[in-house]
Amino acid sequence: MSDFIIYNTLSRKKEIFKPLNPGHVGMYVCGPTVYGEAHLGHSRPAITFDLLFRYLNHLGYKVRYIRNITDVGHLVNDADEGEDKIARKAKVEELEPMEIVQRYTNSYRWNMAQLNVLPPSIEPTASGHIIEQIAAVEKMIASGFAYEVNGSVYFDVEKFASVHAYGKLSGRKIEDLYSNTRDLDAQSEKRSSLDFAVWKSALPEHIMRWPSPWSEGFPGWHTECTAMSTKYLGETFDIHGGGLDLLFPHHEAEIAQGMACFGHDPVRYWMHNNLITINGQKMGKSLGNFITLDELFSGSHPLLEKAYSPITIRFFILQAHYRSPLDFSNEALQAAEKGLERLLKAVSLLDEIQSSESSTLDVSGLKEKCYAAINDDLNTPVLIAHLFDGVKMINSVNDGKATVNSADLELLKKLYNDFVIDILGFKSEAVSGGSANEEVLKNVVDLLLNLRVEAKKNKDWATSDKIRNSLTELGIEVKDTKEGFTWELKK
RNA sequence: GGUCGGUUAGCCGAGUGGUUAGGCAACGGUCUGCAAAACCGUCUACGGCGGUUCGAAUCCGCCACCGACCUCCA
Repeated sequence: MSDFIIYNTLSRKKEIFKPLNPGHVGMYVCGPTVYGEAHLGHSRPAITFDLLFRYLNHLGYKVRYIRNITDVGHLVNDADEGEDKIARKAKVEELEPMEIVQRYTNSYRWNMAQLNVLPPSIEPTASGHIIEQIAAVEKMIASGFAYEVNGSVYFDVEKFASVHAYGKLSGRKIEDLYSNTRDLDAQSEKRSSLDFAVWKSALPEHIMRWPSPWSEGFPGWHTECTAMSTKYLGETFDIHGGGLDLLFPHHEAEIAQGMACFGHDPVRYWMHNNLITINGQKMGKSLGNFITLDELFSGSHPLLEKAYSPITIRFFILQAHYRSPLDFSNEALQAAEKGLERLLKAVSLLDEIQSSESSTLDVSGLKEKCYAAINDDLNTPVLIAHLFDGVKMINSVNDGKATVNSADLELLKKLYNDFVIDILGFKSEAVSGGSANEEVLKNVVDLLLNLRVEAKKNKDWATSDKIRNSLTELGIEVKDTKEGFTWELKK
């Protein structure tokens, strides 16, 4: 099989993936700040790196996948009087900050489960790793790259840049950063506008605070990822992922902190997913143009023509390459919905078609193409295109226009199970197990449709059409087949 | 302003220096009492202008437009 190749943002090249420790992979992905409902934008990194996680597992690696929950230390802006996002939300909703954290963590996890995103191996919270973050800050001070002022500790970017390459991930030059940064606040304690806080002293009104050697306060945002990633994955680990918007300053800061703490780069492969746009513009909380996942799944947003199932969203996202921008539109979503349906229908057909003596299909060729596509930096659009070629194969066997022998049929079944179900995750295991109500509904609809079959036998088209049309109005789509009928709930 | 990326048929979205990506829609057909659904088939595009080349949508240059980052953001 071909090598697994991934694009490394650090080198701006596609590189063959080789883990640090053979057979094992450590990966860390920046998770959400839990101060609001997850929106469509959040689903992209989650799904992208879920795909990577699933594929690495499929390849036989033992993967430790860390995705954090940011529940503290994320300032609303970088001014010194910056307020914590969680604390602000808590104030607005008159809740204990940890109630906010718990509420949105729960809803994030639920949304992820709906999208068939597997839970990571470890999901650490920033508030649960204050001790580790303090230790990291101490290391930065000890190595001379951080300094304390009035109980707060800042990373000394200028000093760091004089020894190491600051900006190598984002392609920034320190002099450009200076000329492009707005003027320093007169009363700022920072030595330079480029410095970032690794520990902040809390003002009296701050609720979220912890003791530290410098002050009662809270850690800076960038620090949590350094502390938690290296705690669970070691001082050097394989893959770090996240949204493109985190590249600077967040990930750049992580590299600097890692260098300051350990003297070497913490990450071997940096991976960044592109953003989801809406009307060509980034979908973001600060822009207020986002659609939450709950809204998407229920159709309750003015921009939505209908509800879209979580797996449709997943398919929509994976039909584009993760490094390309993806624009939201009802048209595109509905196209995805239809396409997915066609793919899944073919997958279930696989259990029904019969094998023959000989095969007219090139199944192993198809398999090779599928692996070549995903091995090429997770090229899911090409992978899905190949899977659709296979759909045509499956349908022609079903139509009797092609044949497949039993070995090829088994291969085909394994291929589709591996890719469609296990790797791409297009079939949720959490499909309803059939509640009592659903059982009753099924029986009632079947009863009506059997009556319709009788009416059709008697050429009583009026009754037959009345049953069909009434069911359609109720949201039940009736499909006639040679053998009788099938139906499904269209909601 | 700086840095980076993009501009592909009605829509979404891959990709390679020369051979049809794929999906959706549309159109034609099969099926059907009629439909719907399903299936099959058709639909040859790459921002503009130059250049390199036997040949460029694919490489180079210029221009236009769009976006991201440069402040929190997935």
